[in-house]
Amino acid sequence: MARQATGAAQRVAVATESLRDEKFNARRVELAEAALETLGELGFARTSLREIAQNSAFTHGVFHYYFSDKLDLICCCVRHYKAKCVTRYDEVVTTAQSRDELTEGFLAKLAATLRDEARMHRLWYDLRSQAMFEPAFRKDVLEIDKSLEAMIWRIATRYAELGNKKPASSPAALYALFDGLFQSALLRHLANDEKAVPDLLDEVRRLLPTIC
Amino acid sequence: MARQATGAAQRVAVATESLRDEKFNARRVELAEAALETLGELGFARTSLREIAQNSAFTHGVFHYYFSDKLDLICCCVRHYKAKCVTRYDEVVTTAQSRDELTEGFLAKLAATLRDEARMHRLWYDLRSQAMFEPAFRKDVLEIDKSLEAMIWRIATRYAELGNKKPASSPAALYALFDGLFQSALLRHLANDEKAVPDLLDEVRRLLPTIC
DNA sequence: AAATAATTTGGACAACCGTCAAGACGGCTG
DNA sequence: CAGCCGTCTTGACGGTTGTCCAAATTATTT
Repeated sequence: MARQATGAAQRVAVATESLRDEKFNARRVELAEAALETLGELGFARTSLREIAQNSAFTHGVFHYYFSDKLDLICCCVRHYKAKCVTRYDEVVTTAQSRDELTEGFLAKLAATLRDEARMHRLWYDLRSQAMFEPAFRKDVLEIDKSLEAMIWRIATRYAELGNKKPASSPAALYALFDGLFQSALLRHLANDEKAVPDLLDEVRRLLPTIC
Repeated sequence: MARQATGAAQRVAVATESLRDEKFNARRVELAEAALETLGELGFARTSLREIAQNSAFTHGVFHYYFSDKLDLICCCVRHYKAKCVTRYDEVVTTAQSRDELTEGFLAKLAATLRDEARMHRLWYDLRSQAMFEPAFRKDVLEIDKSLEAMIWRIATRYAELGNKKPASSPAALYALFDGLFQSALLRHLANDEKAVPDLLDEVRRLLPTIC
């Protein structure tokens, strides 16, 4: 009976603790999202905790309460960014019924995200470069890279499937190609090159049939 | 006569001034090279002028004497890096007499630079990302990117030529592909992934014939 | 309602940053 | 030799950084 009682008490304790954890983590994500705003604007090198706090509804002390470290905060940001980013093309992939439909849906999303979320994308490239210097970033960055590779691969295999073919290259090469093109287009777009987006679309449109 | 005298004097003045300029610029390059050491070690975000000076034979004042600005210094570093980097494969391209020879020569250089000059390469990716935030970097970075694209294109056209073919894709796409592969391999290599280099070589070896 | 715990605040701290300027050094010219 | 000029050193400056902490506030439990 005593055992049962402590068992119940433990269960309650565990439940409240996990609830607390959940709330704690929700707050962390909230703060990370606010931090992403400033990080996307200034980049990793120029962003300080105080700047993040000033551009948000929080004080700089809160960030230190929820994150042990500046790196801890940014790692959380990266991880949260991943979750939103990786599913971008999934709807297009599952609903498209023809090669053309998939192509146009993919290109539309590609152009939209390049234009509208340029700041988030440049932050991703910034942090991926930082991972080459800062070991603390590497695990998360490599994981996200894998996820993005899988994302591109889903598009490619679906595209091939709709033409009764198979992709002609490896997932790694295909991701490298698209990532390289996107990175270059992003830089040009940020440098106010009007042709950056259309050039990217042309290139991808030409490339897709040759690869699958 | 007076005009001749002043003409001669001017010529001398111009000569000494250009000599001074040359010497001044040589010193700038010397300092930039020293700065590259620390930049390659720490990355842009964590590198300060004082740190650069401490890891070199110079005092931090000299850098301010030769460069108007921190950005000015780093721009000079980038430009100097470019000159050394762009000619890496030229010898292989001009001397190779067969596809195999070109392939092996290219792969050997690729593997060597990935291993031996990893710090310079990660700095390049760092600064290219910085260019997405800092307009002052953009001109130089875009210019270097163009040079690198041309470098890859020289390899591809020579490779195609040796097989009496023509490259099957655009210079931009080809550069994006190789750059993406190299960047990914670099990150894995820096994360102590033993298979990073051989995987890259395998991938490139497989890719070359399908592209040209 | 009282007490305990969790959260938030805002200021203090030392360390560091980029920049600058006053002066020292050494070679060259007049 | 005196004076100038380019080069370099050194230390100081205001401002910013990450971090920490004691107190205030809010939420939760007893």
